[in-house]
Amino acid sequence: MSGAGESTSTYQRIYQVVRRIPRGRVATYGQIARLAELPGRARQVGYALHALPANTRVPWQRVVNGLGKISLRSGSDDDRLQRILLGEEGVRFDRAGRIPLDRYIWRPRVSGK
DNA sequence: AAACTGACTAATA
DNA sequence: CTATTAGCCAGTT
Repeated sequence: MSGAGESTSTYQRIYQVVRRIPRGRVATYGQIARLAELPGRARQVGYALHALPANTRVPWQRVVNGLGKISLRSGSDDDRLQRILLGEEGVRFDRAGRIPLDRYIWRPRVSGK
């Protein structure tokens, strides 16, 4: 089986990281990219999530952009779904429709400082 | 194969 | 605060 040695695509690595986001927390695309050892490729993270099937177990809803906003097209079904799923996890949006990252951002081990 | 597109982000102005 | 520019790179056209 050597041939396609690259079966482990970038996507798989991204999904692996997203799966680690705990319930009630959110992470940004750039953060995921960094944790997946793909610094600067936040865009690919969004691309990977976009390719996920509807029945995936990957908690894609916990990934938002650096402003704490949903990156999906406003008013789209996916946008609404993401808000609902996050709301069920206890994540609240502020008046501007953003998630206060200072409060909900996921901090994987080793919080620096 | 070249041009487009897009679930991003940081830096400028 | 908004707008523009540039870097990124895989999937589509």
